[in-house]
Amino acid sequence: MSVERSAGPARLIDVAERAGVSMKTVSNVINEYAHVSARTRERVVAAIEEVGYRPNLSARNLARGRAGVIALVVPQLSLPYFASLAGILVRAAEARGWFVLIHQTDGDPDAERAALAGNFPQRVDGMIVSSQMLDPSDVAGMNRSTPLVILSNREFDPGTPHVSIDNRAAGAVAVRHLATGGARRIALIGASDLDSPAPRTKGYLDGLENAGLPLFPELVRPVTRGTGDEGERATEELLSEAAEPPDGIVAITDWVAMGVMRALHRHGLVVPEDVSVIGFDDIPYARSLTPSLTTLAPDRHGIATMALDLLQRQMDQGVAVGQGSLQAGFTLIVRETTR
Amino acid sequence: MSVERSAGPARLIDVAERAGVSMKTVSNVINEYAHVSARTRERVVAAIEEVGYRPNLSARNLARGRAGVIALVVPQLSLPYFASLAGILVRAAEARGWFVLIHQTDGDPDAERAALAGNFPQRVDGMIVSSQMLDPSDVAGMNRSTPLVILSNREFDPGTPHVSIDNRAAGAVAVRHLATGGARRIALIGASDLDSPAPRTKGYLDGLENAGLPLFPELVRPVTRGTGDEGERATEELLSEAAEPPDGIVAITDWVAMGVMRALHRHGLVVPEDVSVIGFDDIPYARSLTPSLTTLAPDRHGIATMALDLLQRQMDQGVAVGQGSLQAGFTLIVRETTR
DNA sequence: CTGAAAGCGCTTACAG
DNA sequence: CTGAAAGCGCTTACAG
Repeated sequence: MSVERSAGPARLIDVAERAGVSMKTVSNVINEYAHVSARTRERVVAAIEEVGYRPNLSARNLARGRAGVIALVVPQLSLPYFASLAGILVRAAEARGWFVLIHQTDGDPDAERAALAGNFPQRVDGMIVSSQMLDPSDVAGMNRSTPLVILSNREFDPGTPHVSIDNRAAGAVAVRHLATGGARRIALIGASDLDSPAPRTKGYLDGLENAGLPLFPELVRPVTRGTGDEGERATEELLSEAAEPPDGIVAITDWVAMGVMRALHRHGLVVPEDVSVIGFDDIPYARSLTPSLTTLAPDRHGIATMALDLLQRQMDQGVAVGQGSLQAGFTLIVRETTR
Repeated sequence: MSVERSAGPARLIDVAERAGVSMKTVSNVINEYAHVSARTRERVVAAIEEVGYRPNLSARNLARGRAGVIALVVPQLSLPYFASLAGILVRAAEARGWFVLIHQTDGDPDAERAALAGNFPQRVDGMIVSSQMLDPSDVAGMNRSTPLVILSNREFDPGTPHVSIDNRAAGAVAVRHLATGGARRIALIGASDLDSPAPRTKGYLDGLENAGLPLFPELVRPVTRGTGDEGERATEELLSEAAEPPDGIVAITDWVAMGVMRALHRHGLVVPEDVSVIGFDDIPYARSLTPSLTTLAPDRHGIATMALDLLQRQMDQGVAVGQGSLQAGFTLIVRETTR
C-alpha cells in the first residue's frame, strides 16, 4: 500500500498510481478520448471512485488556455424573465463545461456597452448579452475578439450573432387572439417608435391589418424599461386622453400587463369583460394573478441552447466566421385575461 | 523595444518586463502587498495599463490552492425571491473575489441533501444553501469539510452557521398589522405543524396572543413549497370548511398570497374591504398587483453580506470553529391589501 | 525592498 | 495503446 497524501483532495496522479497507469491514460479516460482498452478503463474508473477524484478545473483551464467561463449580461436578476432565462442557461452551460458569470447592468446603456466591450473583472471565453436598450449601432462598429451572442427583441444586422423569438409573428398572434375574442379597439402598451418600429410593434401593425382593424395612434403608447410602474402610467395616460377606452390591450411584457391591469381597475374597467389583456414572457407568476394572465411564452430552453450553439460556433470557426442569427419558438398561453 | 508576443493576452511576465521589475514585484502591486516604493508602483501600474493586463484567475487559483468559486444552492432561479437574493449575492461575492456557481435543486429534498454533501461537478471553496425543505437533522449528522452557510426559515441548532431574518418577530408583526386594521379572525396560510411550529408560525401565535385574539385552528393551513397554486388550494379549502371566513390572512410568501387572492376573489370576498392580506418576501411584482400587496421585506443585502461573512470566518478559523448564526433585519411595507 | 526558482494540477505534443 | 516531460500563468517561501 502506497503512502497517502496527508491533506487535500485527490489529484490526477493519485488516480494514476492507484490504477497503475500513467497520468495520460487517466486523462484519456476522463476526457473520453479513444484508445483506452476496456480493462484499463475499468481500472481507472474504479480508482477514480476509490480516491474520490474530481478534476481541478483551474488547472485544466490553465493547461487548455481557456477561462472555462462565459459571461451572461442581463439588466437584473431580480427581473423574473431574466432570472428564469439565467437559470436555464446556467444548467445548459454547465452541461457543456462552462461556468456562467452573471453580470448585471441595471439596464444602464453605458453599463451594457461596457459589457459588450468585454470589460469584465476577469477573462471570459464568450459572452451572452441580453439587452433591452442595446442598439444595433452599438454592435456594428465593435472590434470584437471574444465570441458574442446577443439576446434582444430589437432587430440587428443579419451578420450579428443574435437569438430571439420571431417577435413580429408573436406580435401578430397577440392581436389576432384579441380580435378573435371580439376586440375592435386594440391598444399597444410598450410600442417602439412607429416610424422605425421594433419587431413586436411591426407584428402589432400586421395583426391589425390581417384582422381588418383600424390603427388608432392614440392607443399606441411607448414604455422604455418594461416595468409595472411604466405600464400603469402609460395606461393611465391612455385612458384619460383617448376618446373611448380600448377593448383589448397588448402589453409588451407581463410586468407591464400587471401595471395595465392596475390602471384599468382604477378606472372601473373589468378584465376581461370590458377589456382583454395579453402580455409577453410568461413569468412564473402569470398564472397566479387575479385574473390569471394570457401571454406569449418564449421557448426559453430553445433560446438558451441556440445562444450556446452560436457561441460554440464562433469558438470553433472564429469570431468573424461563425455568425448568423437563430430564432426560437413561442407559444400562446390562454388564461383568464382574454375572452 | 522588446519583442511582442504575437498572440494571446498579456501575462504577468509581460508587465514585469515592460516595467523593468520582477514578477514578484508586479504580483505585490496587484495584490496590494506592502513594501513597494511609490515610484515602482507607478511604473507597474502604468505597464499594466499599457499592455492591458488582467490576471488569469485559473492560474492564480491553482497557485493559491483555492477554487475561487462558492456554490449557491437554491430551489430555482425562476422564483424571484431566490433570483433577487442570487443577484445581490453574486455582486457581493464578486467584490470579495469569488465566483458564484448557482446550483438549482427544484426543491427536491434529495437534491438538497446531495448539495449539502458537496456533490458538485467541481470543487468549491464554500457553499451557501438556501433551502425550504432542509431539516436541522440533515445538517446535524454531517461530516463537513467545506465551509457552509444555511439560509432557511426553519430553526437550526445554535452551532449551525445559519442566516435568516427574525422570523418569529416578523410573524408577530404581520399579525399585529392585521389586528391594528381591525381584523379579528386571522388565518395563516402556510403554517408548519402546530405541535412543533416553525418560527413564522410561532410568531403568528405570539401575535394572536399579544393582540388578545383567539386561535381558530380551522384558519391555520399548511403549504409545502410556497407556490401560488398551493395558496389558492389551501384558501379554497379553508373557505369551504370554515364556519365563517377570516377577515385577515397571513400568507407565508408573496406568491402564496397571490393564490390566496385568487381564491378570495372567486368567493366574492373583496381585498382589503372584506379580508386583509399580508405576505412575506417583497418580490419585485408585489407593488404591481391589483391591489398591491402589503408584505414583510427581508433585508436581502444584509442576508447576503452575513452569509459571506460566515463563510469567510469558517475559511479563516476552520470549519469547526468559525460558526454561529446571524440575523438580518426586515421591514413592514404597507400597500393596498391591508386596511 | 527585489529576484530566481519551485510548485500548484492539469493537458498535450512527442517518443516509444 | 502508454509514458516521461514540458508548459499553462500565477504565488510564495527563500535568499539576498
